[in-house]
Amino acid sequence: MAERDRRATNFIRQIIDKDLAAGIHTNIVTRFPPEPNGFLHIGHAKSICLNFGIAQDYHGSCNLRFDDTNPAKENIDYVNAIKKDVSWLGFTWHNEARYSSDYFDLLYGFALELIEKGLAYVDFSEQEAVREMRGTLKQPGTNSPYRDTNVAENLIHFEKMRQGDYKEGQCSLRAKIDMASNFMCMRDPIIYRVRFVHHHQTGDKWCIYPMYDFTHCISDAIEGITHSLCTLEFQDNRRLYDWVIENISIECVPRQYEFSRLNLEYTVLSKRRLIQLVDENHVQGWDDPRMPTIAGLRRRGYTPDSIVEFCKRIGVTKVDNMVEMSMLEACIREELNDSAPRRMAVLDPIKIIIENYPDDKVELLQAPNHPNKPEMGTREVPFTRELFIEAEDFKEAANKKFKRLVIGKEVRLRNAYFIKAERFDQDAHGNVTCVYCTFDDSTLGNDPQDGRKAKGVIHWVSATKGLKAKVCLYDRLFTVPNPGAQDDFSQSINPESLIEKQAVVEPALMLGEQGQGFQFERVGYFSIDGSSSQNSLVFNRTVGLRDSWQN
RNA sequence: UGGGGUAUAGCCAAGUUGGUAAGGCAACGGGUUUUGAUCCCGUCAUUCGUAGGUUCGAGUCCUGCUACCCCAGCCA
Repeated sequence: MAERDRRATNFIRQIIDKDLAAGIHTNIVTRFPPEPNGFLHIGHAKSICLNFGIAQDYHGSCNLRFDDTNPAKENIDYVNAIKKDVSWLGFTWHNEARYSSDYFDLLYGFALELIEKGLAYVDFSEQEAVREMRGTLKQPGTNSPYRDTNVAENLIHFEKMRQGDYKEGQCSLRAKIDMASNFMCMRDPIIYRVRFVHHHQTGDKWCIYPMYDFTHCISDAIEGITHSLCTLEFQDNRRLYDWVIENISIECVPRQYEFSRLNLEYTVLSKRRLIQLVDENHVQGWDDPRMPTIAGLRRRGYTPDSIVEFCKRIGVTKVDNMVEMSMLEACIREELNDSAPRRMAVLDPIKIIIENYPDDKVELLQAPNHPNKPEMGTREVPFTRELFIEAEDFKEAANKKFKRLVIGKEVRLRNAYFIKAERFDQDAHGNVTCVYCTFDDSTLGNDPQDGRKAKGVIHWVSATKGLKAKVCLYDRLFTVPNPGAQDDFSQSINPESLIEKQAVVEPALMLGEQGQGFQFERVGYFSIDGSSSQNSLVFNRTVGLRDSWQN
């Protein structure tokens, strides 16, 4: 526990520690505020672990709040998917899920307050004009001709906006701040726009919708959020966040702190690009096992714990970062190495015939489910005269670094006997079609008395008792470490990100639930796909075994 | 001289009254092994973007410089 706490430390927790010590707060309240316009991804997991993790460790609470101020892009399916993913990761939000739209009435009231204070005005400038008047990064903007409209008139116009008397784009409500500010977001930001769009929560009640900068800070204040954590690109927006809170009548003063978003090598983590991958059918959906989404990782065979562990390991800072895939992979390997039952599966089968083994005999061998954990028990593996082994596990001849089957040499069949390769058949293309072997019946469960050593250990499946299965081998979705930096990232999609194998697996694999993880010995970790059934088994490779063998 | 941020190993990241560079991932040696896995043992920053300064002593303080990221949606 002590070690966990030390690992979890980061600059935000240190700020919280100080706030607590100074008596600024006695109870910590955070929130996770996704926009329901897409599925959650591993980058969101970082934010989820941060916000919910703080709530847990400080005995505070964390709200789930859908930031649903742009109904044109959002929908209820995403709301449901997000709830499912947060829950699956193992987190529980405080009370019911919230929506920014829950506060539309209050928000409207605060907008009125701003107008009454002379701090907001209805601007009828065209969108293009608004942009021109905003100035540039190095030049100040100019005031809108509508900036000095009196309060009474603004009140009338805003009311008409709400009633639907103005068209989309005809006008907007702007905060009156400073057109010369170095912070672009302070140059009279638009806080309400007209949108005749149906909203998944509020239906057709509204035709004006508040903007993020106006909504988020007030929502935080309403909910009593103490520490509002977001990503680095909102650093400038903090000035507006604070301005709004200072200029409306509200008690709570939440503080915003920014941390750097996660970047993962060989994938993309921006909502826009993930939507593109789905819409353009580069993947089969949001839960495609190649996707860095929570749903995709789940289907790939990642567990909640492994994702949470990953988030702990990467930490929270303000440094721009690019995390290696190996970091994520190490987390799931570590867990599955410990928990996954071992099985045997041959992905690229060639037949071997054990000539001195009886034709009709079937031996049910007991094989441990885990080599280092006898408490996990055993399962039966049928052994027969004809077996399949991995094509790459046989060579006619090889040097001694090749710890597999070679003509005239012996290997151990995992959990079974020593066999010796005698001769083989090949087809017209030179592909090995069958290897003829002999076995030593004294080698089950022990090495030969005469001290002979096997070249190595290979896995196998009975040719007559094994089951056919589809095995999906997933690789990185992109061929370059930072595809997001490319103009057209679809050009660098890895054509071999999915390879389907017609494999043969041991019968024990018939029993298993969807999502369950196994280690196929010497091959990798696999989980049962959602589409799998007893009649047609489908496995997804979660991650390969660590492989230090150099060819 | 727009503003806001960030620089510690290949990657992530500790380092907080200045006291002599944690840990993880990766990599590389060696041992164990009926998985080329796991496990075990060992190696991996004389140096903290850079140039100066203060100090007995600087990753931590001061000054200059450099590099990279973010900001000109009626997106979030």
